[in-house]
Amino acid sequence: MSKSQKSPVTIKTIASEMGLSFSTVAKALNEDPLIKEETRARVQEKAAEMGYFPNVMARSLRNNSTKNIALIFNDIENPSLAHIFGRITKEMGGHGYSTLICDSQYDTAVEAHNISTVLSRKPEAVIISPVTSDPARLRLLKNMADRVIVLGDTLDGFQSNYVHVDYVLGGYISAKEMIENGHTSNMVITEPEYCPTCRQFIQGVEKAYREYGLSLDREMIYYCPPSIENGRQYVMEQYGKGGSFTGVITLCDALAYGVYKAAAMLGLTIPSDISVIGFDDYALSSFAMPPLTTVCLPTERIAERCAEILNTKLKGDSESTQIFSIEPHLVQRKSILKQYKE
Amino acid sequence: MSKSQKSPVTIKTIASEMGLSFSTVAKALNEDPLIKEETRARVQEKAAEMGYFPNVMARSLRNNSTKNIALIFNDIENPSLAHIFGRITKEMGGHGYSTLICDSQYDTAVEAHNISTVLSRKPEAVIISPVTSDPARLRLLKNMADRVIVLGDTLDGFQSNYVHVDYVLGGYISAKEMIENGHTSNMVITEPEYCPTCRQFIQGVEKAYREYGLSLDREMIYYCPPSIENGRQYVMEQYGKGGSFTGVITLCDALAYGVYKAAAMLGLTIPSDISVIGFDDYALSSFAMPPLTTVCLPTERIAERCAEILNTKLKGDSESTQIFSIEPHLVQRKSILKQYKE
DNA sequence: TTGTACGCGTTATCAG
DNA sequence: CTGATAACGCGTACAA
Repeated sequence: MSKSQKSPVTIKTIASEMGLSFSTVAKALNEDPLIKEETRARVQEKAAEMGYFPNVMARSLRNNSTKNIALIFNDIENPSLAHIFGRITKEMGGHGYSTLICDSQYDTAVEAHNISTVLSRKPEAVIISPVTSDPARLRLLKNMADRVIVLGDTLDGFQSNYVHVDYVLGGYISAKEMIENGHTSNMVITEPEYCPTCRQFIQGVEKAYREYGLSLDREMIYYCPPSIENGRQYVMEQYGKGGSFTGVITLCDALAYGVYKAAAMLGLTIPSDISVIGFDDYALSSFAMPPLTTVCLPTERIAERCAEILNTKLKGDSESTQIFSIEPHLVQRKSILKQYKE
Repeated sequence: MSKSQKSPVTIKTIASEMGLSFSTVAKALNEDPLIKEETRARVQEKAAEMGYFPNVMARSLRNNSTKNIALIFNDIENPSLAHIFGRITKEMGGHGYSTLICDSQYDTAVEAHNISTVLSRKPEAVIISPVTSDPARLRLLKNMADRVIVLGDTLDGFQSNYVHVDYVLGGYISAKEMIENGHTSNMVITEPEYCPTCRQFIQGVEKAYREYGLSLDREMIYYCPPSIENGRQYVMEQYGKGGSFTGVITLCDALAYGVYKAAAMLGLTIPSDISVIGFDDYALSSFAMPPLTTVCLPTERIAERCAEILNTKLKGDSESTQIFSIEPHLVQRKSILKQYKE
């Protein structure tokens, strides 16, 4: 759709401007010791003056190394993911890598599109937090599976590097905390149903319920892309229907804040009227009113593991794949009311 | 440092595999009507099967259009910036553009490095929130200034597109709110001094002080990259020195939360012991304890303006530059104590 | 309908 | 020390 590039300054431009052959210029710019000191200096000066920058596309084409790493995240505005990719860009930027970012917006079609876009860019590694649970949808990544890092759940049938987060445990912890505080009738608000992490989470919740001889009412589970607005909406909807619940279990702090918002609009108080538990533990969640009880996703460790895998991969060392597992943990604060047994 | 690319499937690979010439394959893949329907179908099928993806590098080289847009932000974990670039990636992703991200970490050296990296990628547009106030440091971008969007303050001597945010007004609003509530002795915590936005902000604060016949104590101004930790540290430091202040004016909600944290650690209460005003208005700031009074940076409008400029630019329409100005506004909540006049 | 030749900006190899 | 040339993968005139 566009041409632009007013002044594509290339080694050839410089060469003709200086009456040299372009290959001399190339060598001068690459500090080739064969080039006379004085020539080199002159060329470099001229290049700087003309605003020359090597064309990485051409270079990549030539030596088949793009220095690109791609991230495909399902919501880059999520502070936890933002923190992870922030860490990664900083780390990789230092090593001369550029970071390509895509946001799948919890939409499998967008995700598919992102995968294609990214693959056309021939990245040397891809980090993806997949929206889909279907490994077939990642088949396009199979050619480079050993340089892919999957965040979240492990996908059977897709052999790759994983930084696996135990969402079953996460769901279990959440539900258990609610139940132990006396909340046996809870709403659950999670990600879209097709997300791998969602399934795991629900599984964990059900496990906790079973242990206490309770059963999870399917009607009380809501699936949606995590956002404050979605959390607010579902709580108000359920409340409007006269649904009886004392607790809300969420798969994201953003959803938990939606509960806060709904409570404010309904004139209710947290936790005395509604208890809520989040997931992720945003940096700001300890400052909330009341401080949000949540399950902490250890983003620091996730980022470290990613960096670790990237470093071994990009050195070209191994063809094998690595799997790390990470456990979330409970952070007790003040958003759950302790109810006494009846 | 790496080669990789186990199976670089190219049109040639496909061609030889099928006993066709590579240009036939190329045309088939590009839906060229000259190619027999059946051949095209066969080729496309084979390509999909082999996991072929066009090499965008090569294509860019050929037709001089990279479909890249680059963002250079000083802190991508800042939720406000995250929101802006989220909006932009989504918008541009739909139009076939990829987004390259860099984080300058409030460091001018890193920023310079980022600019070089990005320019080597020949992006069709660059959006930058500059760390430096010195237009000379952006000279490398001059060759494509008409396709650069600068966020924040306008820089004299660098003609480009601007989405200018009136930080003078922001600083003025902040200080005025503090003063009008009876706080005449305040700490100020801002970005590093060399940041353009910082200077503007301080200027605004001073303007408000002057209007009320007060003068701003330079010793009470702290410069640092905005983070919760930095905010906490400076407040505790100042408090430890026995500094007398009742309010803290900050240039970022993150810094304000640092004040919250310091207060908690010192056993003080906000706002009765310390009043504080933020800047940015994170989505979560209304949920804080107490809800954070802050100056709202209208990220939605900023993102829209950026998109608007990008759209006209990338259509190749104009060579001219556009300037938009955006005004922040006060959001009164509960983190400032109303003091009665003595 | 299919194949050939050339150029995009680099780097690398080989001659001068 | 410097210059010429091939190749990377793709697109497109032009020839077959």
